[in-house]
Amino acid sequence: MTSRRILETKYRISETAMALFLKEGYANVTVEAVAEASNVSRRSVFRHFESKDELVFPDHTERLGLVERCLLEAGPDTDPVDAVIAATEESLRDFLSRPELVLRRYKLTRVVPELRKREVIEHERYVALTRSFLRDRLPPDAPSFQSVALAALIDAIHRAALGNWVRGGGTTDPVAELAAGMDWVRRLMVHQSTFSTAPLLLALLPDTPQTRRVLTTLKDAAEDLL
Amino acid sequence: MTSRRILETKYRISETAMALFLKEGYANVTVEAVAEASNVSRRSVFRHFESKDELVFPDHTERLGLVERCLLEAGPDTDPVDAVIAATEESLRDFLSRPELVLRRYKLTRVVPELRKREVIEHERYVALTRSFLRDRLPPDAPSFQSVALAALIDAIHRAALGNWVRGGGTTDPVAELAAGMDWVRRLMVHQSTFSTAPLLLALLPDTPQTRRVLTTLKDAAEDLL
DNA sequence: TCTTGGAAGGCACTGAGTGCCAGTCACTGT
DNA sequence: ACAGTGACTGGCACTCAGTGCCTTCCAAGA
Repeated sequence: MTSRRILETKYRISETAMALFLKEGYANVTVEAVAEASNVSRRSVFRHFESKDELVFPDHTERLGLVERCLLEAGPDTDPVDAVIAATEESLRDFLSRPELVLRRYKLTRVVPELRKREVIEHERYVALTRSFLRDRLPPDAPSFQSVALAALIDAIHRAALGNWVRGGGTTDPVAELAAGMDWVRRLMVHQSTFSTAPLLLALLPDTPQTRRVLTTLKDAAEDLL
Repeated sequence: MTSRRILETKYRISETAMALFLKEGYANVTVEAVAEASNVSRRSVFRHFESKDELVFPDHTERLGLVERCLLEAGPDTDPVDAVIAATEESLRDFLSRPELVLRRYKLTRVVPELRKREVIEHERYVALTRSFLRDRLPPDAPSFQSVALAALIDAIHRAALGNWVRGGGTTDPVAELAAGMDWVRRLMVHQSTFSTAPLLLALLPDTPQTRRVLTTLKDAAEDLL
């Protein structure tokens, strides 16, 4: 039940903090200074943010909640991978709803190792969420590492799309990029499930090295099936 | 040119630190206490370790160097994915060469959030390494996110294999698990390259006796071709 | 034995993060 | 209008991680 008023001051503090960090350098700005510049007491800064580095990620817990809600409201009959993909798209859109924040943050994380670390941690929280969701929902006959692998894969593509956008200064279309990546993932998954369950996949190919590689795989798969 | 003697004291400090952390709890043990218990000055602890949490990961920079060397000595004609897989296996083996350390560390990371965060960061360093290697070596016509995705995927499987081993108290065979996972990855990659390059005709068939007859024929044919 | 360079000790300092208590402000029912 | 209640804020003091600087020690070589 965090009120609008509180969220506003939180973002206000974050903004002045980032401005200071960009101007003076992260290490050279004390929390004290941030507090003064925001007309708040030092103690209150630590009420809104757990640590100094969190000042740069005011939006993350919110977004984590968003993703969680997305996953929860996915009915038991929807494909779990699709659910995760949908949640990831939602997350990306949420990122893009604050373009200034994301772009300024990038200028900081690129230079300050401590903040880059923090960013990695934030992503890990998100990955952990989708991972446990997949572990619960994926068919039990799937390979044990599939949930882990999928979660990592999807997050990596999410990060790449967002990263390209941010590195390009906002010129690319990250949503389209994400969609393309997710398509790629879906195809990968279809193939692996094809090989592991009943319906069969056949290919008519020219005689090239690639074909021979495929053929070898196919032969092995056929051996397994028969 | 770190001498053997220095490394020995480093591991000695780390061991006493972990023992203390396990007994008293991470937050309740000051670096001062670690220093005293190791017969070293507080200042010297910070000469061997950059921070308190690094006390639990004395082996990581070493291993990072190991992986880097593995990747560097991969000739330009070896398949980059194979090179990364080999380096990952090497890394896993290196982990397993200190089973006590890994198992005790797990007891800590499971309970202390700060240490789990640190572990995530360590993995990220490793992922960054393989990611940039793949970016350099992968064919330029591959999808842009492929290096990112592959690096994440391989690391996730690495973590899963090691995690299962550690959670099972050392009863599983993580090397075999990793190999199985890497096989899976290799198959995924073969498929995706098939779809992106070679021309082909696809058929989706039900699992019937006829299909199986076709499959048998195909298998035999493949055997003849190879 | 003397010297010299690298490692360790010791000390003082900054600054992040926390616990505690008192003040303040908004919101409620009367 | 007013007292009360509860949540937020300010201010203070404290702990402890991490760093800079100087001194001391030790080991290897001339």
